[in-house]
Amino acid sequence: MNNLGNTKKDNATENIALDEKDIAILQLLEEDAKMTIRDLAAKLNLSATPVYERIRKMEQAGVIRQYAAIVDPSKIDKALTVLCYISLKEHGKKAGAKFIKEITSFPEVMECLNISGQFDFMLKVQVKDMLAYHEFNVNKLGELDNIRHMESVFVMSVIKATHRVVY
Amino acid sequence: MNNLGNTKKDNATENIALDEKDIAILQLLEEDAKMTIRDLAAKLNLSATPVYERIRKMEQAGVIRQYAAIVDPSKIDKALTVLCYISLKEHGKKAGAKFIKEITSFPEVMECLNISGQFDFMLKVQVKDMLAYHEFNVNKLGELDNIRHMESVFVMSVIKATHRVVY
DNA sequence: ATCAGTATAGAATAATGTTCCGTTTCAAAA
DNA sequence: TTTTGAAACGGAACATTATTCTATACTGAT
Repeated sequence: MNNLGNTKKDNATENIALDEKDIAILQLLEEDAKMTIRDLAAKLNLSATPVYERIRKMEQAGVIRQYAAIVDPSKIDKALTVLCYISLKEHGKKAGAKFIKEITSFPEVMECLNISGQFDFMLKVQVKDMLAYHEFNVNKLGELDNIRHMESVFVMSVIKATHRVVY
Repeated sequence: MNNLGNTKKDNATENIALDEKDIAILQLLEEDAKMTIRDLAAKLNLSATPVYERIRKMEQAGVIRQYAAIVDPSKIDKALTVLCYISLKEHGKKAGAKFIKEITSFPEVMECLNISGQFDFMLKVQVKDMLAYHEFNVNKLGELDNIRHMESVFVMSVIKATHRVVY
């Protein structure tokens, strides 16, 4: 077990208090970021201005981190998702930072989490198929020199996948 | 090991071929869905019309599944992420469907994957803190009657988290 | 009750999305 | 090589939406 990685606070301005209206706006935008301000205003029984300014505040405060187009992996020939668990040989600050830098540079790695338990990291890897994963494993992960142990868990189906964190 | 859950194809129209320009558009929109069509056009050395029509086609084909506002969990007091691994007692179709229906209804569950290995499912749970996770565990997961075994892995830090699948 | 700060509505303006149409490009068929 | 048709494109016109501005209404503290 270790605690590598970024633990510093976010770059945005300090925290802001969110009321029920802000929460409602977030919930709607999490589902559909293209919803117009007028539609939002209608749902909240407000005019456009306050909705607009609430959104702007939440953007500047870093509450809304990003607006993203979510692409269906299977439609772009990336149908296989693998969870790859990794434990390191050396857990020193320098060795950890090196590992993180390398892992982060791989576009196949959608997610890298520093976790508790017998492994140090969980990677979520998105690739075309098993062959592509094998090649990723051999040519990219296999080239890293600090890996003690590795284990792959394959995703057979996605039951639920949401970006909503507000509830 | 089982294979519960939705394996049918998506609701959108049939697949479309994507060329380099489409890929470039997707990459940009994955990072910033609010980028204007004219800005996209400028980056691709195109006019607005073809960019607009390419985006519309990809939306209709289901390549672009959604436009989402991504909210920072820590900013809304949901600072703890837990990976919760679950194996079921009964793997029959009916029992599996019941479990899925219940799990899906919990807002704390961001993600539910049907996986290979010793467990059947991995849940990604997003909550305020350890106390909230304990309560989720006892009051929600604990009420399910089909769980054989359960294991929690805690996320200590997020090294990388992206929604980009196009590369 | 008064004041200061904040939130709001409504209208005006700026920016962006969307459509239209004539032109170009490109590849297949002759 | 020429012809032809379909698809992609550019530029302008139009429609919708975001953004700003100003005046008003609200809220809490003194």
